[in-house]
Amino acid sequence: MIAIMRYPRGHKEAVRERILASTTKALREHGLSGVSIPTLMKSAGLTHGGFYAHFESRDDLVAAAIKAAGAQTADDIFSEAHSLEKTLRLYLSEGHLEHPERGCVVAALGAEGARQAPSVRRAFAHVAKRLLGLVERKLHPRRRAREVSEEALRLTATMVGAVVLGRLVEDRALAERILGAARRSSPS
Amino acid sequence: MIAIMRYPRGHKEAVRERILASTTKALREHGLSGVSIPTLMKSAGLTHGGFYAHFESRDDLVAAAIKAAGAQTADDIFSEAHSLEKTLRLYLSEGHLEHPERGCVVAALGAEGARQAPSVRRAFAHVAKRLLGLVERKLHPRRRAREVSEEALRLTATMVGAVVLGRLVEDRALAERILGAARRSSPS
Amino acid sequence: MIAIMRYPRGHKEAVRERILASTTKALREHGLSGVSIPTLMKSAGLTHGGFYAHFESRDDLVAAAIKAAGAQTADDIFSEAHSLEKTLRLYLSEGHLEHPERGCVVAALGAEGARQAPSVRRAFAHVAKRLLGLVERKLHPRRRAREVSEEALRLTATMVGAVVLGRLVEDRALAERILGAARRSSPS
Amino acid sequence: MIAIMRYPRGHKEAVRERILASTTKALREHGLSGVSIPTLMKSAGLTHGGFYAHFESRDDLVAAAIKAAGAQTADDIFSEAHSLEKTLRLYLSEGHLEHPERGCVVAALGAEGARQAPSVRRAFAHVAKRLLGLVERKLHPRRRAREVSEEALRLTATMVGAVVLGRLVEDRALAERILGAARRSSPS
DNA sequence: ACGTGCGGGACAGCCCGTTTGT
DNA sequence: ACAAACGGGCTGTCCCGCACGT
Repeated sequence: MIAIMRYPRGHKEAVRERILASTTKALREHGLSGVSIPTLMKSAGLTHGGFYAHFESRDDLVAAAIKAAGAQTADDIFSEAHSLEKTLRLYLSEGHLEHPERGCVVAALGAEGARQAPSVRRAFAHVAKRLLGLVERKLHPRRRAREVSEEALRLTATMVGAVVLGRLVEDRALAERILGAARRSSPS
Repeated sequence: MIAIMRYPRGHKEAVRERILASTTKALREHGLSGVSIPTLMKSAGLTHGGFYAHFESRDDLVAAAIKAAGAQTADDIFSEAHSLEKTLRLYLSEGHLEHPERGCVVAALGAEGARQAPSVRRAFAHVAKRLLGLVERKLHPRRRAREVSEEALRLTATMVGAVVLGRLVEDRALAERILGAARRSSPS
Repeated sequence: MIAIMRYPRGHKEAVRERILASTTKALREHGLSGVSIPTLMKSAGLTHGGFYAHFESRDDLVAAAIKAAGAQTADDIFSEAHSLEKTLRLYLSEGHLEHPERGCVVAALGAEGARQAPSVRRAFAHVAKRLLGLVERKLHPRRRAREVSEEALRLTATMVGAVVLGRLVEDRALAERILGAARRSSPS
Repeated sequence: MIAIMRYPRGHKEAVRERILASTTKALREHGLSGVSIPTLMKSAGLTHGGFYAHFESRDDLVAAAIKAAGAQTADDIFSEAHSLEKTLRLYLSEGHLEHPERGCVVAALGAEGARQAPSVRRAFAHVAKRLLGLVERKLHPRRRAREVSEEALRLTATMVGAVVLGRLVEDRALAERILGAARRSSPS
């Protein structure tokens, strides 16, 4: 039934990555409690029986997936190659609103994150701090301060809040206005 | 239709309110999927069997609880009696961070809201819009515009985002700095 | 698909008995490790979800089923109405050999019983002692000794052993000769 | 065919025997379903991966182990050197009751045997018949009848039944009385 | 020959949402 | 209004059998 491709090399890694990739998307799309191990494994082309060969527990996977999603967002939206304007345009876009599965994990799951097991919480905290740091770098590329500037803190909050609100209002025009307002909030 | 009333008049309504009150708190504290009917009914002093005498379904209750929580927040934090400054101080306070069960439902559940059944989504959208309207009223008490101003949109996004981020970072000092940055973002 | 007959009265008892009845048979037919909760519940017309409303654990069910099977055998084969000869004819018959699911639980599961959890072991010990007592009563209807007579102990051992061996030899003629030898071992 | 022998000649056979030896004991101690390939291999100082180099399947191993256990019992308890009395004393002893792992496989697993796959069933039948033959030889050393005598059939049944019952009753004194009764049942 | 890895399947125990009947 | 009870799902665990690499 399933393509016979047992384990071509010692490539546990490949399978682990496949599960992780499914999870990073599913998590942002369906929420932390909307993903189950059976579902996840199925979408990776496996059954749930083998899961514990790859991860210690559900939380272990979730924590890894949160970090992976954060890294992906860092690359996609906050890439060093992008200007601040471009980053804002990407983050505060309708595409981001409509495709949480490829977007920022803080905006997608933020509120839920604070209620998870410690290991998952730590992953979220890590990603959130990284996000703040990336915004800081865009705002002040030169500065090497130990602390994130107030401007960066505020801008990040606005970005996250705009996406959360935009997804909530069920009103395309209003959502677009919220994004627009946030885009124009940069001090620059 | 007219059955024998074995319980005092208004009893049903009283019970309904008690369930609703439990739910508005539990929901913000434990999340949309962290709340079960058995738990809720128990904390209202009942068994879970009787639930369907009061609500059509779990979603029906959740939708009602979201709206009730929104109304409560409107009264507590966005009361007409409060100045904009006081509202900001209340919303962007450590107390709010640490007590989601008494705080803003959008900040507590925002991301999850967008993934719920239509009836629940609508409740969230309603609350979110109301929140925007309340901020607008604080910013421009006189104005009677049909649309919420860009300033209100942005300020609301910042407020919501600040609370989401603040709860996530697991770092009290940083959280406080995020709140502070948001507090000082008002155009006033 | 399944006959809708949800829970006609408040009769939890009826369902419990149905599960128990399935189990007493399945246990003797497939062994202690050959019965699973899903299988059992299915054969009682239910799904595994409701199981724990009726029994505390698998062992709880198994222990109850052992006792029930013992009681059934006591009634069917060791009935007060039967003479010793009739009891021997019934116990040491080909029918008993071929239908473990309706036969003596000690002969069907004996060896396994000694390896189970304490609660299950106790049930087995109870049934085994009862079996010894019943044989004693058949042998010495008048006697009211506190201890089972040596004759009864030996006869019971022979009966149990004959059925165990008879089921094992895979040779109908030999099995019948074993049963016959045991039948003629009564001291009477 | 002629491969490089990296292991000493006869190594494979030695390992096979080691696995078999572990299994004959574990099987009688924990039952047919209480023994897993990983456990077995571990107790033979190996990991489960190499198992299929030595046996075709679990059932293949189990069948071989049953036969080996039977042969061992034949040597230990039914040795030609022992008198009938000695054999009875050994078989019907507390030591046998308490150490199934070194005792008769029919008494230890009998009931389970009849429910196994054909190859395992055959092994059990073989051992059971051999056991009957050995008892016959003890009873009638001279006789060369084609069939096992009724006395032997009955005595064997009594012996097996006594051990099964003795292990089940959870009452040391009673168990000893059952064994004693069986010991004194010899026609001699 | 042997170890490591890994996939599919099953199970126990648990919890939840909903319905039926009282 | 309430309580029992049922169906379904999930997590963590184990096991068997096989495919690799050594």
